[in-house]
Amino acid sequence: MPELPEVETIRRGLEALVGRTVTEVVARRADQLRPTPEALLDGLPGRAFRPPRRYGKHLLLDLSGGWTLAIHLRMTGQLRLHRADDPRRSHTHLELRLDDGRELRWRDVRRFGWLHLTPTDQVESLPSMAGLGPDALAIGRAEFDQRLAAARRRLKALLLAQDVVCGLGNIYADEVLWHARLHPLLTADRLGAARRARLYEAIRGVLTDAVAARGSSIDGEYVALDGYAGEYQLRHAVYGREGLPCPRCGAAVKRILVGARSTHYCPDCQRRR
DNA sequence: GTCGATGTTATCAA
DNA sequence: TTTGATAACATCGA
Repeated sequence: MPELPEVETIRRGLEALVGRTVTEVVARRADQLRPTPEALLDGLPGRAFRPPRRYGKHLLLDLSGGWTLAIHLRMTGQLRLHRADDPRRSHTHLELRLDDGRELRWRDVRRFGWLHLTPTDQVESLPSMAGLGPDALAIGRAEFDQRLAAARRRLKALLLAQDVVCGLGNIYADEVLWHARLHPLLTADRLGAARRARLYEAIRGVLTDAVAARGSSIDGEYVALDGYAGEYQLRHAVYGREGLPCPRCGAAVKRILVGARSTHYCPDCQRRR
């Protein structure tokens, strides 16, 4: 569930750690630590946080000495900042003690996420970074058009794949297509200039608004670094709203499967033609 | 107790 | 080239 707006919200929270040093690392489970658990246990203590970066859904925590802790939260990964004596929740797999008495804790119920310590100049070569397209909030109109014209995929699949633009997941792909008034099964290379423009602007608009709202929290899964929920879920037009009225025209929101992913859209506003 | 579904993505087959 | 099936894992609800 953490997509670009949620990861960006966490990144902004992590800016408060700039200058703090890791004093101790406790690994409760080892299977998400890359390249090896020992690399993190040995390599993190003594390093200080520099300004954190984000690329798509990847969080890049640059550290002193030319190292970077790259993190992907996948489905249920969580980063929270705690006082050292706060009770530890279940599924907390890694704790970074800091020199101000606080702790950065990694939780991940389903354990699909990972943390990878790598030299900063090799971040781009990480397996999951190598094939990514430009970040969805950084790509320019001209390059977006180019990439769209070269893609024969259906729009929903295209927005979910991270190789054209990266950062969107199932929630924001559906919301973006609703704002752009485009049917999820439309083929990318068949869009004219007007519809490409609508899609580009919808991506920027939805993601910018969602970042401002500090992301979407559903079933309490995603929370920010401080534990607070986001608020953008209150403004979802179609995601999770099957059968409810479209906020624009009142028609009942439909839910279909596109490549095994649930897809929500308005059958009236988002015409296929 | 069982089945199916859940925000992500890598991999393999068609 | 693109899609679909499958798998990684745990939890929840029907």
